[in-house]
Formats: sequence, C-alpha cells, structure tokens
Amino acid sequence: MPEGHSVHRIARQFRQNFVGHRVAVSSPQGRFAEGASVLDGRTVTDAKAVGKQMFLEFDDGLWLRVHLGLYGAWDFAGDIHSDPTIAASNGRMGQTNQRGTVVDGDDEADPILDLDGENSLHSIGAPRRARVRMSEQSSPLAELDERFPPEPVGQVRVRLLTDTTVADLRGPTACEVIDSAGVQAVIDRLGPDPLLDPSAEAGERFVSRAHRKGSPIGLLLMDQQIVSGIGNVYRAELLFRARLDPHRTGKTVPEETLRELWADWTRLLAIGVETGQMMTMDDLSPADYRLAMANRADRHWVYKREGLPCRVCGTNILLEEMGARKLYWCPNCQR
DNA sequence: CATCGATGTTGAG
DNA sequence: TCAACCTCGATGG
Repeated sequence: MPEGHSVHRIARQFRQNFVGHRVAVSSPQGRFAEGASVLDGRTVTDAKAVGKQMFLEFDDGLWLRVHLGLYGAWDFAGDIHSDPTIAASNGRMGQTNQRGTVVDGDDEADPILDLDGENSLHSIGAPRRARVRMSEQSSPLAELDERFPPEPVGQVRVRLLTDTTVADLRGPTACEVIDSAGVQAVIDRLGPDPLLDPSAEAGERFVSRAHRKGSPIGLLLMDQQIVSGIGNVYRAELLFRARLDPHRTGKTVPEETLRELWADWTRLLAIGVETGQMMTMDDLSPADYRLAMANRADRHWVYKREGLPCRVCGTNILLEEMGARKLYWCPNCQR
C-alpha cells in the first residue's frame, strides 16, 4: 500500500475536488452496492487521513473508511485541481516533463501534471483535465479525448462522481460506511500521525509507547498502534538514517533516539506529501537528485539494495525477514 | 503470455 | 504462522 504520505495526498485530492460537492456513488463491481446506495446523492463534507487510513465524510455524519491495503488505488479523472503549494514549495519538485506527462516514478502519479495541451497555459491551481492514479504504482494514463465520465475499467469497488470529477476505488483492503463513533474507534487504535498532530505531546506518545516494548524497533516502527503511516520502505530508511540496529528492542533504544526517530518521520512524511515520492536521502546534488527521481534504486539508503555496497561504508546491505516483511539494513552502520 | 512479487492488514488455525 | 485479498508492473520464456 501507499505508506502514509500517499494517503495524505489522496485525502487532499478529495478535499480539493469533492468536499462541498454532491456525489453519485456506485459500485460498478458490485461488491459495495449496499454502501453505495447509502451514500448516493449525498454531499461530501470532509476528507482526512490518519496514517494509512482515509475517511470521507458525507451528510448526516456518515463516513466512508478506506484502507488501500497492499495494492489498492484511487483513480481520479476529469477536472482535477493541482496544488499550488506543492509547485511553489520547491522548484525541482512536482515538475512535468516536456511532453506534459507525469514524471515517471515508482510512486504514484503526481497530480501536478498537464496532460491537456489546451490547458497548458492555465494558472497553477486551476482545474485541469487529467487522469491520475494515486497509489504506490505509476500507471498508464488513459487518453483524454474520451467522454466524461469515462467507463469504469476493471474491478471498480466504488465510484464517486461529481459534475466534473470522478474517483474510482479499486483493490482496497477496507471499504465501509461507518458513523463518527466508528471513525473515532479506528483512530483511537492508531498511534500518532505527525501530520495530523505535530505536537510534542504526540511525539512523546510514540516515545513512551515504543520505550515500553520488548519487541524490536524494526517491528515497532511498522506497528500502526505505536506510530501510524510508516510502511516497509520508511521503516528501513528511518532505521538507517538513525544508524539504528533494527533488532534493538524498544526498551533499549534511548528515549532521545526515539525522539529523533519521530522527528525524522515527521520530516520524511512532509517531504513525501510534498513531492509524492518517498525521498529518503537528503542533500543530494542536482545530478544525484535527478538520478533519484528517475530510479527508485537511487532514491534510498538501503531499501531494495541487498547485496549492494552501503552508500556510507561500503559494507554489503543485508536482507532479512522481520514481521513477515523484507528488512534491508547495513550491519556496519546500524549498530 | 504466464508467473511473480509488492510500499498491508485481517483472520483462520 | 500463513493464506487470503484479487491489482498490476516487472520479469522471463
């Protein structure tokens, strides 16, 4: 699945294109027919992300909870707003290439794009005719000449349709209608999300929860009850950046180190939301930055680099299973 | 064209 | 502990 940064971006896309709009809700695939009929014709009133969970609020306090799981995705099509804060935040980020298609990447397509030549001169922030997949995978972007709304392609669990924009959900792990108490119950089970709550108190909640545990920090970072939004990529990269042995138990990691982990997750999450890419290496030269944007292999310190020399010390990066997931780490740097 | 594996979680055993 | 979920790009023949 998308790690936390993608879900925040998706929630933002919903705020920009759906909040305040009445929607037709359907389940082309049929597996959400009942929920769709409950939501159909209502107005979307809020969208928020907590860790990897997304919540869409509709009239009368009804919420749609969506978790994308391993391979879920939202496809947006129609008039899609770009986000000026992204384009303005960093000249290197959120760019499109010469043909106006999405910058290639292993992460989700960036909604800051210009697929439509005739709109290419519109100001930043204006809605643009586009088709965008938001998940961890990039994907082909369909031809734009088709009528709106486009026919659902494949297994679309939920379709949300306004006058001008459509969002199709496919492959989610969770998709259900709940009330606000249900939303709160889910959130209560989650560890803090630094984008939702950047307070020092939230950080201390992570520190105290993690410091209490006898399980490895490599598991704790992935535990959504300890801290939310971190997945397998950010786990490996955060541990490397902290030069921390993944096997050290929560108890034995100094509180100050846990605080630094929280601060670093806060930083990486913000960068991820800003760029739409899991950039985990700092201070790259322009040449290295281009390399990193082009190839995910050049984007990380350790993730998917088993058998390759550590970028810092040259020791071979190791691969092992932890928490039924692949863990990449440098046995020399992380001690 | 068939098979594999993935940035995740749940629930059965 | 592991299969299921049931998508789809990458990989290999």
